[in-house]
Amino acid sequence: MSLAPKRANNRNDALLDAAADLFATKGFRETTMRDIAKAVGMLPGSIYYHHGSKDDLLLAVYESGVERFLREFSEAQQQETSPLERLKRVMAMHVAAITRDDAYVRVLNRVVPDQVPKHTGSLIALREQYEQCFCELVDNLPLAPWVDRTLLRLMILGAANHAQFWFNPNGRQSAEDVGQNFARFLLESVTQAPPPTSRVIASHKRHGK
Amino acid sequence: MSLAPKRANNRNDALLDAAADLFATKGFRETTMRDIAKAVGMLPGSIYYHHGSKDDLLLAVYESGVERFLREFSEAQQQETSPLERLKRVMAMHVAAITRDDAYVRVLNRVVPDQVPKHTGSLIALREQYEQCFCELVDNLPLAPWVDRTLLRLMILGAANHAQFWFNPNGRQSAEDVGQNFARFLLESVTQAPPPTSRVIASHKRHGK
Amino acid sequence: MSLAPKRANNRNDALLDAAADLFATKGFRETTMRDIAKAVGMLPGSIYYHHGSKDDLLLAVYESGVERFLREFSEAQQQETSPLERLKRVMAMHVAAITRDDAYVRVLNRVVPDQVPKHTGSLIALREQYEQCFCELVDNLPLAPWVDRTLLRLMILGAANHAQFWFNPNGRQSAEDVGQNFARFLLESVTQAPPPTSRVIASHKRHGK
Amino acid sequence: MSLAPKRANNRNDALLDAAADLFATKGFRETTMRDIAKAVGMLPGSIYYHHGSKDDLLLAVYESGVERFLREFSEAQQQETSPLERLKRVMAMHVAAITRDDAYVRVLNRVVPDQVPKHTGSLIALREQYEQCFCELVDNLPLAPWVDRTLLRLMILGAANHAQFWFNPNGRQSAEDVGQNFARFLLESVTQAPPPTSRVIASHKRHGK
DNA sequence: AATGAATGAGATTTCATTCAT
DNA sequence: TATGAATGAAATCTCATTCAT
Repeated sequence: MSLAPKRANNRNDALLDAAADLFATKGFRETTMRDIAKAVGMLPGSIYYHHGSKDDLLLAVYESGVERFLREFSEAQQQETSPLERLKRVMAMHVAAITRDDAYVRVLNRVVPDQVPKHTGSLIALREQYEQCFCELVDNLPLAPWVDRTLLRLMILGAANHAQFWFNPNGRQSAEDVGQNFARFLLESVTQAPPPTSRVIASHKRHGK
Repeated sequence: MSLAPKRANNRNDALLDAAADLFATKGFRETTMRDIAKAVGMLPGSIYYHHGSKDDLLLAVYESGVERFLREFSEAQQQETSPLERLKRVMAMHVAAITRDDAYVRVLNRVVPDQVPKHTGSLIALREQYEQCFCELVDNLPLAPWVDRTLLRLMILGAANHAQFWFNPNGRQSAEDVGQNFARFLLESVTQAPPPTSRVIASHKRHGK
Repeated sequence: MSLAPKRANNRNDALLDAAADLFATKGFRETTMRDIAKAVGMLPGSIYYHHGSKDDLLLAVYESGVERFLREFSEAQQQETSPLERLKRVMAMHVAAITRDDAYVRVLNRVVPDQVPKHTGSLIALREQYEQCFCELVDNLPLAPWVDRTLLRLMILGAANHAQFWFNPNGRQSAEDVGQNFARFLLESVTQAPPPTSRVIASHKRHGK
Repeated sequence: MSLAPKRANNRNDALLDAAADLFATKGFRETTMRDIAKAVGMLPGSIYYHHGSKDDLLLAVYESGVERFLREFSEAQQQETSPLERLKRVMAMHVAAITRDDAYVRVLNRVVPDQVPKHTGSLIALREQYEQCFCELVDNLPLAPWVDRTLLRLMILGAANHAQFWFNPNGRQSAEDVGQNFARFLLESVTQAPPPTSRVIASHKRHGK
């Protein structure tokens, strides 16, 4: 029931895949309709049968990207019950998603909404949907009272998104490792074991693992 | 008598300022030579008296941006002697630099080297110079043995750079506050006051403030 | 039924014709893409659908020119069996080709390879193909032993090519006449049918030297 | 009396030299005012103190080129009294002049008058002056009655001018040799000892050798 | 669904030339 | 005499888009 109709237009899927890949890798302005057409084996004019404009094409990719991210996000979240563990899991997923060869999510962080005049508003709204996930996540964290939760959320996002610029899939750490470490840096403090007892949480942590 | 004659070419300075501003705000590809020319009150062709190409112009801005950043960085670093305090100070400076209306530094994080084919190599080298600063800084930090310093450095960079996308200079916190907080999140752990004594560092901290 | 569909792209032929004509008549640098576009009733940008750059366009014209010349050359050569007669026929053809309103061959002598940086090498190679024809032709000539065949070949080429600058199709002699005469000048000697003893001078010369 | 005033403006001489060299070597349209200025160590604007425009500059070079050629031509001519020897001498001089590193004469054959709209007429007139020399020369030649003197003149010019494209100063023959040979090809006939009677001239030839 | 051929607006760049100093 | 700075017109080229087929 759900498969047949969707698979009718699998040229369109290939088109979106190619566009996502190029937008994520080279950038929006740097990718031409010709590039996309060539990647999928069509002529530039043919793209317009599927999508009204380059901006529309990006919007479609963006929507798909957010949708995928949201799905992964909620999956990740459901795997853990402790808020702290949830953060780790989500950050691991986030870095993984952003550095994966699946390009849809990468586009979200590579293409800035105001590069796409026709849809700036929609794109911002989509991004917000995407960032919104983290609000809840951070709000449920048992944090010290001095912590500004908004700022923490932004720090988490920034750290994870930045991975797109340096992460090497063949490096010594997996994307999951990176995400987990980022979470630990925040939750356990990176400074050298100060007064002994203070490490309780951290040691807990490690046992859990 | 010795300064004035040299400043016959302060149109070039204005040119660089305008270019930096537009590149940082709209992006490299999104900014046309016409835009820059109009902003500085020249004709597009006139720009080429000063810079051989759009790519060259960007390179000049980038170089200037790195130079400025390096200068501010070393100033910030010299203000503190404790490595921990240094980190705070530097992060505060970093967020401030990136969100300031001085556009040169912002360009460093807005324009990706491979958007500028002619100078990709040089730009990457410049970025490395810029990122290198943080190596030393992080290396001198007294960290728990489990901490991967490279990862920490990348997290710091990502968090600070990301501020360019959301920081509001009229918001309730200054850029300095943001930077300081980011540093604290890492150094003190954000989790809820666990075993009481562990907060020693933090209270120390607050006194310092 | 089988020809028509193929000739959907005869705009490209028209394009090449117009380019050849303008390049041959005005010169390469003196001809703008606008000129060509106007001559063929397109917009300048449209040319780029068919040819990637002005240099590419010239290369296409050049290739076609050499091809045409080679075809005519071999036809001319096959019409005669005596090497001497062959030279006459070929020179007649050569002058005719160069002064004809078919511009492709004219381009070969009007556009100097290093005016076209992108294809200098290819153009030189093409010219060589064109000049090579004459090697064989001259090599098969029964010449006096003192004659430097390379020099003779270059003289023939120079004489014929130069016709492009002065030949008037409405003048009293046809291009064929001109070519035939050029050949006779070389083969029969232009000096007055002279009293045998007249050759004294020549031998003098050689003594003098 | 004639030197001092002339040497006042030797910057101008350098300017003309540089322009002649570049025009002859790269071509008129291919040479920019910047190129010329750089070659002579001025800024582009400074050229306009000496010459009103690029076209004017070319005209000056052209005039100088014709003047030089005429001078050499008449010197060459005066060295011989026999018309036939004169032709040899002049052709030797011609090839030498055209392939020499003194660029003024080369410009005459590299730059086509209608590349210089402002002075097309003057340039044609100058060229005619230059070509006129050869009229007289050829008219005084004792030629067989079947020979079209105009055509012969044009052949001579074409052959000599073409040398600019292939002559190699380090090759096995000097420019003088080349010119002499060209003249001999015409005056002595290049064919091998042909059929007895009609070839009287030619057979003589071979005796001479 | 797709293509081939073009369009048209606008981008970067080039370059002869000008002009106050 | 010469220069530094700019101009302005025009050149080449790019690219999203259109449209008849």
